Amino acid sequence: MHSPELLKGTLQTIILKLLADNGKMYGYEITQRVKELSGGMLTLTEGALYPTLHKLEAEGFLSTEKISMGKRVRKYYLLTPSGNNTAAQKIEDFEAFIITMFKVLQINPQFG
Amino acid sequence: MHSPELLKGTLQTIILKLLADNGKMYGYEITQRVKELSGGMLTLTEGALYPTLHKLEAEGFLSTEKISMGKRVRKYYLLTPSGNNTAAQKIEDFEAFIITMFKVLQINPQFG
DNA sequence: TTTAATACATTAGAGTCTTAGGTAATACGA
DNA sequence: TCGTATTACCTAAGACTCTAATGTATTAAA
Repeated sequence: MHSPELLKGTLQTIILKLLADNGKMYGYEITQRVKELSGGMLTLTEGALYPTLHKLEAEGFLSTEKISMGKRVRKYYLLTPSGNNTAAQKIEDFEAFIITMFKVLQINPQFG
Repeated sequence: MHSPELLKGTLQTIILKLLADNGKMYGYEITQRVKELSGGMLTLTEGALYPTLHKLEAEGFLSTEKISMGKRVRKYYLLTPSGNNTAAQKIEDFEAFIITMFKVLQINPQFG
């Protein structure tokens, strides 16, 4: 992003929503999907991604499955029931945040 | 806010836009205006506000005027020409950020 | 007269990121 | 086959931005 500081606080929301939509994904796959969906505007760094995945797992929002691909091991992440609720909540929070920001900045949403 | 971490990186944008709209404002006034515009959803803390104002001034985006109100001194902030450009740029960045986030989260904007 | 509101400010510490680095398997072109 | 890019995981140091707490002082209101 041009303004990487705006991204702060949105990483958990992005991860949880992608997993809610896709069932299960592994770390590298998440970085590629984000790049693709954003049209190259947004690139997740691994130094941010992996600690966040581990934190979400430690908090009980994600569980993992290790799948061997030949000699390489992929680590898939999937939402727990608690993670599912949190995903929905984070999206609501994000939408509320945007509405509030539009009010404060007094700009009216124009998309399309 | 419910999700204060979402606010990170937006404070400069908020300050610059308010000054662009209102000509000049002092710190406390900015906190009150934000509270009012957001319907109480967003409260700027002084520990964030004042260092940010000082930083924007040091970067040449803001200039100041001290006005005596009896024994008390108010410090008004106003945009420099450079600050004016930056304000416009920050708003553009914010809008681009939102559009990107909608793409990544695959939610379609519904307002009203 | 004492509490709330106005008005400025700083500091310690928390949280989230970037940058940089490390390891290793697999795919592909020259 | 040899080097490079890509795939795939990971950690650590440091930067940056915020919150919470604290400090000072004036003015308004109960």
